[in-house]
Amino acid sequence: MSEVAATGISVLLVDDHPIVRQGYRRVLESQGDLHVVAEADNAADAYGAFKAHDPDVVLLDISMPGASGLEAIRNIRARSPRARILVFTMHNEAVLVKAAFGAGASGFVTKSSEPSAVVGAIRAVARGERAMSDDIAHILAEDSLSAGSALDQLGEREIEILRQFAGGATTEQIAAHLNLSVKTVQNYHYLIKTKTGARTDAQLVRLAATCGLTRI
Amino acid sequence: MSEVAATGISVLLVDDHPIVRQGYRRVLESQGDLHVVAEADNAADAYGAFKAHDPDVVLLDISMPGASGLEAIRNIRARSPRARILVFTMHNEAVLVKAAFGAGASGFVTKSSEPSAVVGAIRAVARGERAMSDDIAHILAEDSLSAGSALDQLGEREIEILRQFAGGATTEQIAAHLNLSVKTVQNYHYLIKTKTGARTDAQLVRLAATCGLTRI
DNA sequence: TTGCAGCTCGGGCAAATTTCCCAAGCCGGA
DNA sequence: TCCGGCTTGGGAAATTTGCCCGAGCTGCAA
Repeated sequence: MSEVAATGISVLLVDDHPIVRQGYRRVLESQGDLHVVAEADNAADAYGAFKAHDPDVVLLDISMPGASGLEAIRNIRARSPRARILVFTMHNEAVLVKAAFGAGASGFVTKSSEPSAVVGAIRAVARGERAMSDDIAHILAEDSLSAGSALDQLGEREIEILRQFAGGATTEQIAAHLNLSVKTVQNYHYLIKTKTGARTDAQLVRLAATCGLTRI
Repeated sequence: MSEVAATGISVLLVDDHPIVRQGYRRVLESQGDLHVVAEADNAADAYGAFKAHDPDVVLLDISMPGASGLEAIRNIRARSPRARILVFTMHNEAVLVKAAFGAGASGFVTKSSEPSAVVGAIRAVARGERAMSDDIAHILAEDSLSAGSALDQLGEREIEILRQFAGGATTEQIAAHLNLSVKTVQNYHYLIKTKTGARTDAQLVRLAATCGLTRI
């Protein structure tokens, strides 16, 4: 398996942009101790590549079309709990970060990070540590002072209302469909936002979509 | 001026992600005839770097925070009509492509393109030709045949605000990024809803996602 | 049995936002 | 030149949000 660990760190690159992958590959391999052993351009291929190459670290961009990157994390971790997955994306929303860690990611760095920080994070997760970039740490820290946790903290009713809301239903339509007062739906709406840490309706929709609650 | 043209093509890289820039630099410079003479991480710095280095080609990612990338194109072209700007982004919405060419871009390639296609496009625009990747050509072709998407009725400013909104930004954040008053952003928000027929914010996010304006 | 905890459902009320309508500056085309 | 469209924002009423509250249920544990 990861016999290369003695001589360096093997990395699986998952990103849907070919030139971006090639760029990362060159940046990483110029480090000396990092070796890109495989690439994948979608979540579905990611697990196959993981199984075939058993890399020390998976560098994963979760903003991919098609299947959710979160699903890819869960997929890989479910079959290989030892897998080290470093999420690498331009998104920096607290709900996404928490969802990624909840799905089993070992680290989360944004593309705004300096290359040295990214490389450092790869080495950290390869050592089994948890890693995140400074901006992510700040976002999580601020978030933890105000909000609770992610989507699985929601009750059944809240999930149902979130699903309909994210599907495009108005408050009135949800209330009519569930035989609730508009006020109750509004209260659930507010409750869902505070529970998930979403600051806007758009973030709520994105969260619902990334968690597979709704399809877009 | 561009005396390096005899020995190669000088390129200015504009992208807000440091590691992405570094990756592109390595990919381009491995070609032999391409030289990255400068980098910028925002639209404001892009023109300064352009003036200082007079590159043959500007490789520009228009999905940057702060001022619109389209503005950067117009900025550079207004002062240096000979500038060759190759837009390089993960977005592939027809309205964006048309807006970019309308603003004075010489080419448009997506990050889904093969590196060889990107390099080919750089050489093409350096020769003064117009260039676009295959997927963009298909999208433009289909668009010219169809009645047009819901986003076609939106102005460039509206598109930019919709993108940021659907990406999860708050009204205040959008206003700060674009140097607008909160009131103006609110007005755009309302205008976008009425123009597209969206009744809720969630529908707006879904619309933006289905049109490729934002990715979830 | 009592009691606690958590979900569900809604009222209340101040603060914020949305919804429209309007106006002014700018720019490009007829 | 005039018209139309884009951009930017003010104003004011209507609506929603943010956050507090209580009350009825259920399940579970002491």
